[in-house]
Amino acid sequence: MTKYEKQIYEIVNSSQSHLTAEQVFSELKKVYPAVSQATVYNNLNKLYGAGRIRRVSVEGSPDRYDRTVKHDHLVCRRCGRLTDVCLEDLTDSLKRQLGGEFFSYDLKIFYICPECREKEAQNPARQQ
Amino acid sequence: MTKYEKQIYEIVNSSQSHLTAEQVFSELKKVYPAVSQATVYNNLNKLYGAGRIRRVSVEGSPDRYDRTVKHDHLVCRRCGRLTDVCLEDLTDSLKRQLGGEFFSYDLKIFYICPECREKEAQNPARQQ
DNA sequence: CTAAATGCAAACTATTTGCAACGAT
DNA sequence: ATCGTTGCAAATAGTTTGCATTTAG
Repeated sequence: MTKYEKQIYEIVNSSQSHLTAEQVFSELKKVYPAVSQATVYNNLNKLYGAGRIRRVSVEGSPDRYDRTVKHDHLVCRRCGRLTDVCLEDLTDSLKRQLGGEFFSYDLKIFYICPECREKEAQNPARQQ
Repeated sequence: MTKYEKQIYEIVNSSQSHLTAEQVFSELKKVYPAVSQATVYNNLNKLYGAGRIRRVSVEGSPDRYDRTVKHDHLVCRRCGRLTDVCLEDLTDSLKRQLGGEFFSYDLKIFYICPECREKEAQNPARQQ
């Protein structure tokens, strides 16, 4: 566990906001200004592979890295913004249904965020 | 609704296998050999924006397009392979918990697929 | 001393964009 | 005639890779 790996782990796990690799890079540079992008990607992959951080893929935007504490995500179908939400845990129910073990699950709920709903109300064009 | 849009819709909705844009392109070329990639991306985006097809983002691999019929996905954490699975519908429960409407949800379950489990059993290196 | 981690830049992959040409109202 | 759609190629974004160098045990 190198200083970079440790620091990246800290950054991801102490953030509330599912950071992109780019954002992790910025944060890390505050502590180690000489660090390079590749190191960030290497370590994010390593941490993810080891199950120590979460990776969330959202269509249309870069992958995000998140603490492993259980929580779910609301995704705005217009602007792509991610919001944390805490819902009933499905682990037991899923295990029962699948009849087997699994690592983790990822639940995303697509909606329209208040800001975008507002905008659409004002400008009723662009509707589907 | 152009002939391309229609055909792309057909391809995605009649496939069982969450195709990548690349795969949709190949399929479409069988019918319209002169079509270009950009057209495929344009139309996939359009169909997705209209809610007529699903888009599934999987970390590490290109986005996949899927029929809208309700189903969930198992994702292998080693090889990334996607497998369809049909689980209890969460819509009502989620609506209740969120206290509001939403478009759709996407549930991914991370596991290790039988092939990868097999491989790991044979070669117990590479474990986390 | 050795193996693993890093920095850099180039490579790569997936996707989007700009723009001219086309095609269907 | 007009406006949306297409094809092409170039651009972009995100991420990975190769390799020489550094670092840590």
